[in-house]
Amino acid sequence: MADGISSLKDVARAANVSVPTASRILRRKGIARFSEETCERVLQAAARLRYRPNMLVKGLQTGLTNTVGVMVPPFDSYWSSILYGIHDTLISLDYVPIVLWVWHRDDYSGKEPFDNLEPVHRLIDRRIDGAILWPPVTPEYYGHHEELASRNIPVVTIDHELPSQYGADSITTNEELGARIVADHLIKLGHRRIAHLGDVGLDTYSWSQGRRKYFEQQIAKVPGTSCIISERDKKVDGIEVAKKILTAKPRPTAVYAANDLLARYVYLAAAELNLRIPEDVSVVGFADLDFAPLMVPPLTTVRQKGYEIGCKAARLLLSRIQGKFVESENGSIKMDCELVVRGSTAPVPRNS
Amino acid sequence: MADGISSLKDVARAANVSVPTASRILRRKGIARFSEETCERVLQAAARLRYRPNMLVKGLQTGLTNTVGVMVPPFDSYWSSILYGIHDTLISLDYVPIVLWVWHRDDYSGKEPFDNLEPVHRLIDRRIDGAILWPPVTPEYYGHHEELASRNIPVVTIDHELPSQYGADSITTNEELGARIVADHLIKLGHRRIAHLGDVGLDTYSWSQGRRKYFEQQIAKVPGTSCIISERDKKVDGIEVAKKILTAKPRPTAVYAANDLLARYVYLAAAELNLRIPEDVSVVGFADLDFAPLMVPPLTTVRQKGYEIGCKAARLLLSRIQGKFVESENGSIKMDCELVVRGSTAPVPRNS
DNA sequence: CTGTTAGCGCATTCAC
DNA sequence: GTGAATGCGCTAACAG
Repeated sequence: MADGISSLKDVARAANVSVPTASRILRRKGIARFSEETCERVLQAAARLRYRPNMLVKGLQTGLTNTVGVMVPPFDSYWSSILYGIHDTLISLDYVPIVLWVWHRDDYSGKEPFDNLEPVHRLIDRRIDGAILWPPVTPEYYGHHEELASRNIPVVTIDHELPSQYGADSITTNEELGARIVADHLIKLGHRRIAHLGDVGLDTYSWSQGRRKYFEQQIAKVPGTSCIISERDKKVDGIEVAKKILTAKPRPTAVYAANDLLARYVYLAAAELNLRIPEDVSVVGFADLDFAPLMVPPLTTVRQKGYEIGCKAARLLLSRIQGKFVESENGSIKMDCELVVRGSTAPVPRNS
Repeated sequence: MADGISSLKDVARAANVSVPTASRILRRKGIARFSEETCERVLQAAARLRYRPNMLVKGLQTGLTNTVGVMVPPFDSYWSSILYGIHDTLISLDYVPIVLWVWHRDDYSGKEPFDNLEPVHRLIDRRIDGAILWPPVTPEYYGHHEELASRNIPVVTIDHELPSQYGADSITTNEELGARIVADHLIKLGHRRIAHLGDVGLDTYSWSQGRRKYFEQQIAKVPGTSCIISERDKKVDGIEVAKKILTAKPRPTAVYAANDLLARYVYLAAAELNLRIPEDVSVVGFADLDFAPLMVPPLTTVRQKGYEIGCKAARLLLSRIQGKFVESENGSIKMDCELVVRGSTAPVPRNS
């Protein structure tokens, strides 16, 4: 009325029935037991008044709002597709997401306090049925998970497995596979001195750790092959680190960057040093972000299945919510990934 | 309790007061009139039980949910920044967005029925306080706006002005300004035969219309200058249209593409035709999407202020919601934009 | 076949 | 200073 949405009461009145009757007919619950004519009256009244159910009330009563909280980092095309996957799956099952972008102002460097529970509270106050989280991995952040877990709100994390005490499901890219296909590719091309450029704070991002660890393992398998590990420092520009790698003596013949953004730093450093890619150094990235094919030369990289990850995350969450698997053991899905070979990798030059 | 969130009743009981008392103290309303000690008890109980207010109830009672619906097209970096702007502004004012991505599976070609009201209903059923919409412009779509307008839900549209009957506010890029700066730039470089490549279905997107119309006007002001208009056809690949432009006799010396994606088609067509950019043709885009600086050569384009647009859209909406300007006239904000000159434009070659 | 009663969690009167 | 009563819009349990 006041706000332009007629209530069930209005419908009932217009159809000359009681409120519960209207309710039951509109939700076709036990509808069989009503007279044709009554049903008609109610249905028509509802249509005429353009009745819409109030999900707030439904939430109040059933404790379920068909709403899911999503906390993600800033966009890159990987996270965009994850969001699409989440969105589509939720929508198809009659849920909606409330997406909160956390810390997109800074470079995740911790300027915003990690223990700020305000975003989770926003979601909890709206009684979300569950949450999909990108968990910054520093322990201080675990307050968020405490908060959700202690309220029995199901959680699925993407790209990080939480300690089991939080009882969250997770979905991550199969980093071991990724490491293997990159290593195989480079080894096959003849590379033996390979550098790995990791992301800022190896302890901060678990995927960064995994990416490096598994890669080292793979490389270690091949005799005569060495793996130089560097990581982008919080304070130092990525390009500086990349330059350090490329000026090492002897220079590595290939650089595997833990993600496409880091690969870009390698490109920039190479340009400054007058090194050609891939003639002088091969470069491999990770993620296959949208700009990867546009780089010059186009970047060889590992494609993560963002959309599918999003879909699975949502499906996982909803089956938790709907109690489809109440088993206490939490699920942990690994998605596969694939190498996209483009122009930034080539056989090792002879004189190296 | 059952779902892990204690209610006000729990707090009241724990603090040995009545529910209304707890309510008032926690919302510090008329708090002055309570004894220090009672306040303490309530506050402590709330903290201990980790009480969180139930916004569903608040919504039920006040009619306001502090939730805003957002319907946007698929991501590109322009829309990403718009979303950021919306998000940040909403958050800072204690609202949250429910973002629905419409039609991102296809190329807006109308495969999904335009009259599908299901997404709006999802939002309405959750009693959003207002909505920010990217309005596909075909008239069939106006059902969405009917639906919202007739329920007195404030609406702000981005990049399109709705017929005034819908009473929506809008915020768009100042297309006239954009056209002027592009025209000025090209004219100054000596270009006289300039092609404009518009987006599919000139009638479908109002910004596309504006972009073309204003550009023609600007060009018309300079004697001896001609403007060739093309548009990407729904059925034809963009690259084909671009090729047609570049093989026209006499060939235009510059192409102004209505957005950066179209500019990419021009690049591809030029490559196929062995034309160099900018030596043989200059190219200008629109939007300054994230890949524009990465193109080879980097694209000269018009930067739209996505983030600011998002912020203003949200602020506009919230002031409507909060009744800050009840005047019936609807607001229409135009954002300015600026030319980013990069490597894809150059003075006209002599022999042209 | 349909209406009455109660209650979800809370805020807003109004009383004591 | 504080508690009891009422109602938001709706559903579920119980009466007829």
